[in-house]
Amino acid sequence: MPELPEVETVVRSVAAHLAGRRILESRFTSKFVTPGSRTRLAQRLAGRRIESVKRRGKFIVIALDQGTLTVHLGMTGKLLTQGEAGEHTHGVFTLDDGMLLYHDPRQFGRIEWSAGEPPRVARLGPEPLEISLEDFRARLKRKTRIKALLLNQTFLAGLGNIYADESLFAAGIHPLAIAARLSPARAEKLYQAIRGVLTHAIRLGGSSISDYVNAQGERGWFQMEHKVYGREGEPCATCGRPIRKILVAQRGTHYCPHCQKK
DNA sequence: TGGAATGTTCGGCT
DNA sequence: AAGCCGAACATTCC
Repeated sequence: MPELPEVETVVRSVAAHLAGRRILESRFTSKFVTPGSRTRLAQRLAGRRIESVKRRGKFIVIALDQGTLTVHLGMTGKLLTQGEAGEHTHGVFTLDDGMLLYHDPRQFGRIEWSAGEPPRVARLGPEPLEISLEDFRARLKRKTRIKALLLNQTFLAGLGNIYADESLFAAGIHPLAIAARLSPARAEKLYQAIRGVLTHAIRLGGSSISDYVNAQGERGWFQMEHKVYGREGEPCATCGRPIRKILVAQRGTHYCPHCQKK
């Protein structure tokens, strides 16, 4: 479910509910979602006060009065402030007012506590909506395919398969184009395309392509605006020719062969 | 039945 | 060193 716009939507929908709350008790049931000792994690969280909830890349960063709780939704993770625990619920937090559930069928997500800055967050590249054009251009100087670079979280933090494809389409850039060979003008076009796509997606509450929902269980609507993702064989919105799907960096990659040039 | 799915990490190869 | 590829993680859906 979760790339930058979806995680941003979750954070916005959950922040007010969680800020100032105290964690009375928590329970974890997956050795994948919560690696290490789950009872020790629960002990660490017991009695902690939630100071703030923010997004960094695709991570949900929950600052506590002691340490930081970091949540990554992986592929199918959900954070819910209502509902009941089910077969795929791997985290249950009882708060002094309300509750919080972590639901994740594939268990690719992670819930981790750290004393200081979470190591995985420390490795992230800049935020796509905060980086300057100059820094963006400088970071493009890599001899790799642009699609692969956009998926690399140390390049920019938060783009995933949907928004990489949609941004490249909006910029008219072929996913196999070599990053370092993009002209300054095309680099700026990509920079603006990323900003535009992400901003628009956040405004629509993200993309609900299978079952993504925010913390209140509401769907997003940006999937209605997808121009290429999930549209293999459909006519391009610009030229009418069929959208093609190829494999790049082991990920399905959707693009218009006519509108997107190397 | 096999393959693919919004993600990340790691080992091995060139 | 940099970049690429395949595999691994676990489950559902078509």
